Amino acid sequence: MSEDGAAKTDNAGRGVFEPITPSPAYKLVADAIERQIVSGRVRPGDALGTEAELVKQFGVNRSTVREGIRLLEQGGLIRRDSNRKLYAAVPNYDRFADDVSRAFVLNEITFRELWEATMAIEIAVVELAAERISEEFLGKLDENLNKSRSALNKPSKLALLDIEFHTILAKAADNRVLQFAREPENKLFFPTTEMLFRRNAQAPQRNVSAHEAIVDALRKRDKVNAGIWMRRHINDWKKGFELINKSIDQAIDRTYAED
Amino acid sequence: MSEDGAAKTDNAGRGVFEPITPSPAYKLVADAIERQIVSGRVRPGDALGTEAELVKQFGVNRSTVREGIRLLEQGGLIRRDSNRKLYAAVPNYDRFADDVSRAFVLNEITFRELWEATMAIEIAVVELAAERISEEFLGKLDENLNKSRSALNKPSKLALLDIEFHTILAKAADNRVLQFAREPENKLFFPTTEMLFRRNAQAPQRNVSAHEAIVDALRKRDKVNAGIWMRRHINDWKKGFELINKSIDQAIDRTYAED
DNA sequence: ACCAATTTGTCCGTATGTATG
DNA sequence: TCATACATACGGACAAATTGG
Repeated sequence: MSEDGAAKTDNAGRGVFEPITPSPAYKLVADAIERQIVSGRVRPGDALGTEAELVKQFGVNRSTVREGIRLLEQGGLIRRDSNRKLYAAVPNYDRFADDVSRAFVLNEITFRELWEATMAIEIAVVELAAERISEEFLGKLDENLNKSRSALNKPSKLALLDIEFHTILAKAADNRVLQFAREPENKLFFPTTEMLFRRNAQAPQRNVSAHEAIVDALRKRDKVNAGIWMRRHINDWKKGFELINKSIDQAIDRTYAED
Repeated sequence: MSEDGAAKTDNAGRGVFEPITPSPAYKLVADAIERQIVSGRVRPGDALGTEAELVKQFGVNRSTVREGIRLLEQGGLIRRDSNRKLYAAVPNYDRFADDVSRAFVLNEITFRELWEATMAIEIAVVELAAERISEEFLGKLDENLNKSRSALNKPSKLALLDIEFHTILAKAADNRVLQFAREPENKLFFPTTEMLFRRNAQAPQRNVSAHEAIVDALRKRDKVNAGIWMRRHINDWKKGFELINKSIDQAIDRTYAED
């Protein structure tokens, strides 16, 4: 909360000069390339020239160019196809899902925080899906239900199918912002859901039954009941959690951060 | 959609060997450091040794170490204090907000997608806030209201205060997952909100009135009315948008990606 | 299928500016 | 003040992989 750095040359206070903040050359290189891509002057898919060419254009050493490239590489603005040439790229938003999830864990987010967000997001997703789901996605949900019914006694597989179910739903809702917002659920709920299936004999059947009721409501375009069942479904998760564990206010296990 | 690369040495099909995917040394360096931090063997704040030391430990060249460091630098797992030594760090989740917002814009997310997500998130936020808001945050909201009332004819300032209002609310709700999920609203709605205030004479007053009603409900711990007013408030934004613009299904302006 | 040019990955040595004690 | 340590940046070099005949 406190910002108390840079007290050394800051005393002049008023004046006509902007505070000067020197950036290392490799960062300037990265920023320059980034601007070209974000502004659209370099289109995604365009080859970005070889390192030697960039060296000539920027007038810096190749090592410096390479360090700049590494900065962008991590952010997804640069792609390498076959380990070779560099291409400009538009970062896919869910490339950040892993990083965000990991940051959540390292910042000791609680199950409660994740669960509350899940409740809001999943209900919104299912209500939107009720408005606009296509036959194609209804078919995918049916298929998921079939597989789930055959996996009632396979906790790990069923937990994966649970993730798949909600992922299909989010796609059917046709909203990429919500799709991204729910990514941490996928990454962080899984191990707990699996354990929950393993320890609570009724949990698998309840899970599949809720999914069935949701699909049923979606097929009827019944937004209200879809929402009601989703709420029950998410509530069930919490109840199951409290049944086998101490408190939902504990932080998510740090081991979940290790992929 | 088609995956047809790597047909050269792939013909063996079945076998006991894992497909081998060579990683460059600089990436191995980054991964190694990352694992130490994520696993907790290196604690946040710990100095990470000098480049020379890392060179000795990894047995690679200085340039290689530096490239690896750049990869981590962008992800926030590494911090440099005064331009000097490297420290391990826990990435703050909202350091990714800018990247995600930019990715949304570059992927041509529509206002509808953002708005639908906002509706879900803000209602959840205000309902949680109604349960647990402290006097301190109520005071901050009051202060925000006062400033807003004096800024009714300053569109830019009022738009900033609108962001502040919702940010305070999210903090009062005490849920960091929702707090992060709503970050793109801050980044991406602002220019449009400002324009909306500028072009629609009634919009500023409607905005502040809704905020007042929300604070009033929060003070009474009235979850239902807080939710109702928030819904109206978010709906108002869409109505205002449609009043001055063509369609909410258009992509968010690319220029918003340029900070 | 082979060859030559290009390009990346990696390494070495060195110079410079700056922060620390 | 001065010496040391360290990050930044540069130039040159070579091997391996890729590309394009």
